[in-house]
Amino acid sequence: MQQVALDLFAEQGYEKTSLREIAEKLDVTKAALYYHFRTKEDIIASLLDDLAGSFDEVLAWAREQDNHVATRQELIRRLAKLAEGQFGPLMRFMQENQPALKSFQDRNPLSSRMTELFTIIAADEKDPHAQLRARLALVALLLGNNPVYHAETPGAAHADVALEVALELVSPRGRSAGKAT
Amino acid sequence: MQQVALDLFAEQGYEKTSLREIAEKLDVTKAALYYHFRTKEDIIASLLDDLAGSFDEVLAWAREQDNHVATRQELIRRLAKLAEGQFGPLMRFMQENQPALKSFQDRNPLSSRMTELFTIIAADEKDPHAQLRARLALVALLLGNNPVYHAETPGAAHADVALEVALELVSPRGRSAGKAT
Amino acid sequence: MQQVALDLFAEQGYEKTSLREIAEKLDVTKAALYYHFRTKEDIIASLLDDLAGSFDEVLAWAREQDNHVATRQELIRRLAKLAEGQFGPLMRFMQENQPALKSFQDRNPLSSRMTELFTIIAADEKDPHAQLRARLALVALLLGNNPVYHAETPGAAHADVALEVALELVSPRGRSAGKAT
Amino acid sequence: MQQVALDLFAEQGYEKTSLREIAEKLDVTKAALYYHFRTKEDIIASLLDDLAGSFDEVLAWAREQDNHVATRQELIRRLAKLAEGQFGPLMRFMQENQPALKSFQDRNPLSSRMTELFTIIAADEKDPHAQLRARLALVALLLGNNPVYHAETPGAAHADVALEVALELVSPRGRSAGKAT
DNA sequence: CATGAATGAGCTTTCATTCAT
DNA sequence: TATGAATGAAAGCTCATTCAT
Repeated sequence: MQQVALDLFAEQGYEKTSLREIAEKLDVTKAALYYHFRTKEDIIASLLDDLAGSFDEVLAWAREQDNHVATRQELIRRLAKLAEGQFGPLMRFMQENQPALKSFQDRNPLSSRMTELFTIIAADEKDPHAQLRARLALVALLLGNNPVYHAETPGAAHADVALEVALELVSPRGRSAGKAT
Repeated sequence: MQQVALDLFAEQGYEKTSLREIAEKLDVTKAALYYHFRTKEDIIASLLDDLAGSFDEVLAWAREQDNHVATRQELIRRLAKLAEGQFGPLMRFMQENQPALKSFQDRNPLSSRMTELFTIIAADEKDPHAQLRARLALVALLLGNNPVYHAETPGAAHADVALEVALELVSPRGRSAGKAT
Repeated sequence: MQQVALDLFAEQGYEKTSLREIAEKLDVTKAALYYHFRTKEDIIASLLDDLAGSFDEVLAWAREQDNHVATRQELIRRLAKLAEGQFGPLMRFMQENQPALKSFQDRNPLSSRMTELFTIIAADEKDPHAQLRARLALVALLLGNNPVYHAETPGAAHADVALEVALELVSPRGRSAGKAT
Repeated sequence: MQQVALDLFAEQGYEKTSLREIAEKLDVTKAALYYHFRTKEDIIASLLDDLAGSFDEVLAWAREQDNHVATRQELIRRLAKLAEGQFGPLMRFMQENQPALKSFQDRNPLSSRMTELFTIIAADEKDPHAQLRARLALVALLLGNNPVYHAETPGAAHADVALEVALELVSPRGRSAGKAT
């Protein structure tokens, strides 16, 4: 169910996807959905919870390390794995449906984790440049793995490109960013 | 009308903003809106048309130049002006409400212009790294000028930060990006 | 104006034709229509008034005659002229948009005239057969002159066919109906 | 539901009858109607489908017979049964709301059946007189059974009158049409 | 004579949600 | 577990009509 719902949310957007559509694609009735999820928002919530779990793993690892360049680079690599894998669509959905998530506000389990993530990637610096670059690194992973742009440059190793650009953004300028993968 | 509508669209999202709300805020009836705009989508369309006009100016200038680093940097500076100014909210709206714009598809006057813009910024290179960086440069301008993040680091010169990071992204690596403004 | 309105009413129906459409086809504004007609119903009313005038002429003539078969046949011939001519569309409109006319009720200047007409055609008989035939004679004129059915049998002298069938309906059975025209 | 809707459609016309009215008369909400019918047009469509079924029975019988006078007369008798019975209101509705049905166009299951019916009644003749008479025979059944005209001549056996006039129209001229029923 | 701008009422339709079975 | 039937609320939109200019 979550998968089907996410597919539709990602394709058409949260607001434009009705429970009727989801139910029809699943060949069940709307009421059946309500047996599993208390509200429409709950469907997203459950998806976000899964992602939050993966973020927690990454964060737990990161907290154990000293915050070196290498640590941050490895952090980016782990996030890249998520963005390339099953969580890509969900993460892209989050980027493209921000108003829908705004109504979650504090119940969104991702907010705090994202904040912590960016702090680590920004090397705990208060420098707003670093903070902006941290955010952009994540956007790079999302845009770079977005199948929509694949048609334009077919055959390219999109995931690698995305990762390399993201690594640049978190690495000291004027130096090599290290090899991807 | 366009301004009020944009304010609400930007604040709550396109789908969550009803014509009733817009009308109420304007102290007119829904029917009055329909006198000026044939559909809800038309309201956005008229906003996008304005933005398309500004893009055209920038593009017209860019086409006249040889595509040097300096040209691209100046291009970014001009885009930054747009993102800092009256078009910031609209550009952010576009980024955050992509599903709503998807239904526009080919009628969206921005699509082709954005494509051309990215091509120029990517220095006509086929290299996907450059293309991704071009897109990220624009995102940098949008994120950096987003008032939502200003609360976190008050007092900073956000617009300058955004511009500097954007310039880095379009400048040859390993060198300074030049001073902003 | 009346002509354009009638064209649209006849083509799309009264309810499905908006004043906006009429105004657009006339290249004026809706408000301009309201200068000439107090309401939408008034437009029909003015059309019906014209038709009522023609009916009055026919009725005035009929009242002067003795009610013989020949009189009634001539009456039908005069009605046929109306149905073939400029009033055809209006009469067909009346037949096909009865609910729209129902709201006129007593203000419809045609009601009383039609009743009198049918009474004369039915030869003042109380016999319900004759009354039904009288009504059918008029329907024959309308159906027979309806361009919609012309495509099916092109080239036929539709008006003559309609008239002949109508004449049969008002003539004594078992006898010839007399030559048309 | 269909019955209540038809009652209102027949009384006030299709366009002037809102779903709110139908729902109120049924003591349910508008949304309940939409659970059973996908659109307002669908309500009529379902009614027409029922009538089409009855037409099919009549047509199936007619196709098995040789096309004699007696066949056509029996055909008219069977149609009379429909017009006197539950389908009378619907058939009258069709006659009086033709613009509403025009938007159905090809989805109207009655169009083709009516055409075949008229062809049979017209004895397969190309003679436009016969074709017009065939149509008028049906109109006779509708007008003759229309309760609106009953007030004028109370007590009469309207159904019989209608049938007799209809039979005349499909029988060779100059002869008796045979006794009704 | 005619328009631009607006309105109030109403429409068809859709949606998330509920609940007895 | 799931469904069929229904609901309340609201949405986008259209219409006939008005009126100051």
